[in-house]
Formats: sequence, C-alpha cells, structure tokens
Amino acid sequence: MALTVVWLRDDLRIADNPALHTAAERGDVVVCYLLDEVSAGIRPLGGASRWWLHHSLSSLAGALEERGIPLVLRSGQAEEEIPRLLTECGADAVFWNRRYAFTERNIDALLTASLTDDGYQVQDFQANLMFEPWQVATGSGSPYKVFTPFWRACRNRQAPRAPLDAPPELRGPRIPSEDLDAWQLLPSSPDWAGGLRETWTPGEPTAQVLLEHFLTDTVDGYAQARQLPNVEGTSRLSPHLRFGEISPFQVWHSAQSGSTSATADDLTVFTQEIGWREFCWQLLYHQPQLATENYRSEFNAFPWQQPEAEDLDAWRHGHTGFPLIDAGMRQLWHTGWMHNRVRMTVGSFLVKNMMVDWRVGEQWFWDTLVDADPANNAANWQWVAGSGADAAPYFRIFNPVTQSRKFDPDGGYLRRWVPELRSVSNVHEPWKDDSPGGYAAPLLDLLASRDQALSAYQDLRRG
DNA sequence: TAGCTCGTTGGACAA
DNA sequence: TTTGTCCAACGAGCT
Repeated sequence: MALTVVWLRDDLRIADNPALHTAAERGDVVVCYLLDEVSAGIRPLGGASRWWLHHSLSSLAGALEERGIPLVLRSGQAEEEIPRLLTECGADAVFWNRRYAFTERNIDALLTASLTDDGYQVQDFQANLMFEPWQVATGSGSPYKVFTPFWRACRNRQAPRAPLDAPPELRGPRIPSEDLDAWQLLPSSPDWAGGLRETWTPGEPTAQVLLEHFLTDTVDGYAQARQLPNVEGTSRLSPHLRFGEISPFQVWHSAQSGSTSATADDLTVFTQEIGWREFCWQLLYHQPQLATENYRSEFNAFPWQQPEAEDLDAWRHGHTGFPLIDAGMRQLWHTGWMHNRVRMTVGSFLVKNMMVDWRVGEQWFWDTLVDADPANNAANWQWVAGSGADAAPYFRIFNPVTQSRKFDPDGGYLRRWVPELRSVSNVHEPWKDDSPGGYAAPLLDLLASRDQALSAYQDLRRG
C-alpha cells in the first residue's frame, strides 16, 4: 500500500494543495509540519508570526482530525527529521509544495537528492506562486526589475490553473506528534496577544470567508477605498496568504469569476496586489539577500544615522508626536497589522526623516506583523528607502501631515489609535493646538529633516 | 541598434 | 480651493 508523507510548510491548507491532493489520490497520507529553528540560515519567525503559526496549525489539525487523520508535528533539522519520519511510518514517498527562499530551496534540493538516492519517491509542486520566478523573464532573458512590465508579462502568459478542491477523502495511520503547546509559540509573560485575538482568526476557513466577503461586499470601490486607513476597504487576506491558508490561485480565480458589482478597475487593482506578491517573490528568488543587503549597492555608502534609543523607541511604539505615524505604529503593535498607506508613511518617516537604516524598520515589521513575509517585507522596505529594484524616486518623501489630511481628513483613524488626540481639535497638527492634551511633542522638524535627507540622497547620486 | 517611453503609492510652490 | 509643474536624471524594457 502506497503511503506518502506530505510535508507542509507555508501552505497550511487542505484545498488547492497539490502535494496533498496528489498524495491522497496515490493512497494513504501522513501530513506533517516541521518546526525547523536549527538549520543554518533559517530566519527565526517574529513574535506575531509565531502567534499566528500556533493558531493556524491548531486550526489545520482540527480540520484534518475531522477528516480522520492527524497533523503530525515535529521539530528539528529538516535533513534529519524528514528521513526519520519516513522510516518511522514506513512511507515510500514524500511530497511538498515548492518554496522560493534561498536557504529553504537548498534544504529541499539536498533532501531531494539524498532521499531519491535512498529510493524514495520525491515530488514537489507549484502551489504558492502563480508564476514561477524562473518562468518570467524579459526579452533578453533577465529577471524583471520593474513591476509593470513584469505583471504585463505574467498576464500575457497562460492563465493560472484552476484551484484544486480539497481531497474528497483522507486516510492514513496515526503517527505520534509533538505537542503544539510545548513549542511555546504563544507569548506568556507578558501575554501581549490580546489585540491579535480580538482582530484575527487564523486558519483556512476564515481565509475563505474573508475572500468571499471581500468579493461580495468590499471590492466595489476598492481602487479608492483601499487608500483610506479608517475604512475597511482591503481584503485583510495578507496573513492568510503569508501562511498559505489560501492560495493565490484561489484568490485570482475568485476575483476573475466574481459576479460582483465592482468595476473592472477595482478588480484589476485588487488582482494587481496579488501580482505584487509574485513580483516580490521573484525579486527575492533572484536576490537571496534582499532582506539584509541593499539591492542597489551604491546605497552601501548611504550615511544612515545611529538613532538615539529613545527616538527609535518613540517610532516603534507610536510616540513621535506625528499623529499618522503614531496611529499606525500603535495599530501595528496592537493588532499585528497596519494599513498599507500608513506602512509607506511610517517607513518613509523612519528612513528619510529620521535617516535610520531601512533594515531597522524591516526587522521591527518582521517581529510585529502577522503578515510578515520574507519577500514582501524586504522588497517594500527597500522600495521606501530607494535602495530597491524599482525604487521610489529619492525626492519622494511622505509628509505625515499631508498624508493624513488627504486620506483621513476627519481624523477618525488618528483618534481611534491615539486616544490623546480625541480632545484635540487640530488633529493633524496637534502642536498648533492650544491644548494638545498630553500628546507628545514632535520628535523632529519635518521640513528640516526632509531637506537633510534630500541632500544626503543627492550626494549619493553624485557619488 | 539606437531610440523611445515609462516608471503603484509625493510634496512644494505658483498661478 | 484646485490644478499644473517641477524635483533629476536614469535605467528598464520594448521595438
């Protein structure tokens, strides 16, 4: 009797999971998740991601149990634990869905070679990107560095395959599993996850509900509403996509076939966001050090400032004295998520007004975002800093006052996340108010710091 | 080939 | 209050 180990990684779902689907057609399955915190080069998950992972695994384990099979949890080095599990359960094959980061690819390649040598059937599948990074290239054969031509080239390719249904039946033996609680993925002392619990329900079922809800109720007007941080105008699918509770194929096909009232423009803009995820991953595929090294090496000479500890702390926890910055950073700290427009603004503030190295911000987002994604996070911080592939022009410096006037005119978002501002009438510029109500004084001079950044960037250009 | 167009997300200032 | 222009070239990508 054929028995396949399905090794799940960033694909914690049952539907549209080609590895699981094919294994179930083949015979019995053992579904496994391996927590590998020991292989060299693996970046440890941030705190918010660990919280999400715990609940996502818990949700998946429950769903598999309902179908009669367990989720087998193991921890340790993949090179040792996967062969051990294969021997232990008597499997003759192992299937997984491909992943694209450098260390992970190498681990998978080494395992494939050694397990194949040992006589196992090893098979990998395309599941987490609609366009494989090596499939999309410019006319001259090089990887794309600019989003628009990249996404145009993707759209000109064959349409992504239709998503697979969940396997109709899952059978398999009961294999001992480690205890999820013993992994201590959840914060205990202190338990800072209250805001995450209020905000999110990790797991595949919720991801499907969110997608349906988005396409039924929210996507109409998306192109405009997604700009407004105080409006529930986005899909909020990002952490679900990050952990693979839903696949881009599912999102893409639902958006194409959605008989909604949305305009073509709304659907195009939404689909494009899925395209950005694909773009960031192909950047990371071709530039493995995207999270740690400037994509444009001339930025190695940029004069980043070493921030005072209390200034950096003011940024991290939302006490800079700039309402939009503080609202965003507090939303992040509380919920593990921040509206994208505000992400750009707080990023620009850290990198350009405070002149702090983008990697400091990237690491903070990595620790605090529930959707912290190795490719998206790194590529977008580099975009903000101007050191990235398809970077923002250096003179593009977000002004937090102008941004909140434009995208949160009545200050609802600002007052929601910064209670000190509720009694302040000049909510966009509280320092001009007669009674700023205990709200922090501005950390810096916006115009002066802007000029300083502009000249530093100009110096870099001149070499 | 060499030329041409274009580039997710802005701000300041003038008219 | 709104709209247009400039900021500074430059490299990507296409034809």
